[in-house]
Amino acid sequence: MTRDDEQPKERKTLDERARMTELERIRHSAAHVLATAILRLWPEAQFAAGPPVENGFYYDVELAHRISPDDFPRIEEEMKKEVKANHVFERQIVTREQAIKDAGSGRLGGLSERPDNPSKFKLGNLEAIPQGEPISYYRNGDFVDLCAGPHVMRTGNVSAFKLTHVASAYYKGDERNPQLQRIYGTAFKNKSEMDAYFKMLEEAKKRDHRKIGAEMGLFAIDTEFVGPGLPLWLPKGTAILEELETLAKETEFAAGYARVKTPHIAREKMYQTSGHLPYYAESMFPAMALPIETREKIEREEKAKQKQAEEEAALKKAFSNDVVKLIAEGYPREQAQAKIEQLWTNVLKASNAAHEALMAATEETENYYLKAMNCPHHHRIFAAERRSYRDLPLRLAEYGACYRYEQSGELFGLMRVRSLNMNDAHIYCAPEQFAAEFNAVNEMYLKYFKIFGLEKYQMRFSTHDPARLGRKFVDEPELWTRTENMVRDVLKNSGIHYVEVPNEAAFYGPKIDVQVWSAIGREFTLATNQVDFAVPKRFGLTYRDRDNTEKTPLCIHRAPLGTHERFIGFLIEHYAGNFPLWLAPEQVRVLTIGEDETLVQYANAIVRELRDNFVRVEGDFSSNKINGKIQAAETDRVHTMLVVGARDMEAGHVSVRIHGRGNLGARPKAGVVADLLQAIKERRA
RNA sequence: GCCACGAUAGCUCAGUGGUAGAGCAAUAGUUUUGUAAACUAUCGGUCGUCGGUUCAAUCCCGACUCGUGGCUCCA
Repeated sequence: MTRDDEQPKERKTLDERARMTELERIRHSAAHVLATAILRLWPEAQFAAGPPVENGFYYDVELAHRISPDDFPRIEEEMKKEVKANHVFERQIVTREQAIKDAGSGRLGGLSERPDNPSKFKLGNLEAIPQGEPISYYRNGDFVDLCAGPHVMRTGNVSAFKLTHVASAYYKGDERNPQLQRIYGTAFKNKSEMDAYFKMLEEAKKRDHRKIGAEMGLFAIDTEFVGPGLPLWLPKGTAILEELETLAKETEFAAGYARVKTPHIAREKMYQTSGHLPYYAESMFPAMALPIETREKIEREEKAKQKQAEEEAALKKAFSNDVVKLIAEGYPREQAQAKIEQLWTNVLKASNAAHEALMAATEETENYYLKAMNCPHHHRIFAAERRSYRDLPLRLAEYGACYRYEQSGELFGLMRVRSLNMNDAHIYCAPEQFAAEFNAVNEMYLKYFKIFGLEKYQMRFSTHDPARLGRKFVDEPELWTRTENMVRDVLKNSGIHYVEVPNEAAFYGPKIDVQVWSAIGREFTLATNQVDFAVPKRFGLTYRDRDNTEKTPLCIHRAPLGTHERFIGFLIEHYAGNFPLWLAPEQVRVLTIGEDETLVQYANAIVRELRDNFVRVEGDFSSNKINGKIQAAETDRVHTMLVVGARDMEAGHVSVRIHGRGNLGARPKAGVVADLLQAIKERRA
């Protein structure tokens, strides 16, 4: 996930700054007010950058005192004073020499001059300003900051603000730079908008997939025995997971995909060839060193054994020759014995050396890796048979389990994990087939979004940066340009809304990430669609074309449902755990009013009928009061509750109650069952 | 990995320098029910782990583990 507004890779141009919205100006101004307040409390503080961000603003500060949320009230108190003073945000243009001088005297990002405490980060920021661009200060009261603006008119315009949290960040986002304290806050036009925001956050918190996942028994993360980032799918979560797989399998079957299945590990050669080891090694689990078991190794061992045998024979021969010689030379018995013992010791030494050499040959190991992606395995499936242009496009699909060694601090519920099941497929096609294939993939995305009622999404088209060819991106400038143009054309022609982001491509080609927004307002990359013009070539993948020559196919990597982990995490928040019938872990629960034997039989028959039709149904025939049973079913988020009492049984009815929608009244049993089956089949929302 | 904060029963949480409590859940009874919680009893914890301070540590200090919010990264 990238948020360009938070960590600008390149400086915003003055033009872009001028387009800042009113809310962004308020937030940016709030950052200056925050800096002013911090300086009142800690005059030695040094500031780096303080931009507006998606939900507020921050300012990076270097300060020996560790600011904690406990400090927020007094900082906010100082901020209020500054707001009340209603200072004008005054813009001033200065020369570079003047700015350097003011940074040196500690004036920038300060309330006054601080000769012993130069504004070192401001000096760094100053260097980033291109020659010829005007250098401006903004002043509010005593606080003067190097800043391109823009701001609101007066500090009094920053009326509704609140500090939210503190984090650490590296200066300019580079881990070689010093760590700063990043103080986050938010600001709004007025108090009521801010209250609405915090209310929304509160609501969002209730939808947190980790909380709902635990409540509903969908998944568990057993850090003690299994490990962090390695979720266990409990039966109810697995039910959702399998519904999604069924959906994918049906959709992909209809779209002409072929399903494959591949192992979870592969030899080092695989990832050397794919290029993942050089580019991606730190995201992979460390290698497993296994003894070499190949034919070459067996041959090598045979040779070593033979050599040892030969050496032993030679030693024996030399030894017996020596002994014969001793006898011939007529050594006295005592001398001969000592001499023979010495010769024998030499033989043993030589023999041991040969044996050790043999052992060393047998102990050679090679590295295997847990797969972090399925592509190389699929490439080898492509290579497993001779391919003709008639076989293309070849679409290989798999729900593949991958393992990525994400940094511990990155792990986050189901959203960032170390074991993941990808809705993966690779489409091998000829260049002239590319547009149609790529477009079909995009269409599939849209189809899925409709099923899940996802309305807010955005396609991010990530391209390469020519300056980083050969390092971040494979060094194939022409192929980059060509494939990027192809993708851009498809996007333009299909009319899909997209944004283009330079320098974010995969190392082997341009990609489209599909960003979706959860109800919590979190943005996630759910799905990805990548073009690969490099790796098929590295694997030597070819097909025989019409002109009877071997050609390398293009490869499209696509994962419309991303991973089970992230997608289900997202769906939990999207539906707040209230899944539609087809996805609900417990689709139906039959509740009896009382535990009369004939009634239980009637209820049990309904359970059996539904179960025979693959409906996930349970029965609650306990002696608890019906209100209590309903309460339990509602808190379990059972989609449909079928209440049966004596009245219903006599009429051949069931009383239908839908989670969140209440009692729908008694209806004929047969009709209700038929409706349920139909709704599940249609994956009705 | 880095910064900050946190960890008490299965869950939600209270609490104290003198080795712990509530509600829900679970279990066993009682109850025989009409659309969001019937009643009673019982069970349940080395207060994250390891070390230090102390006569005494769940509480104070330190390290570690894990989690949470961020940073870098990413599906």
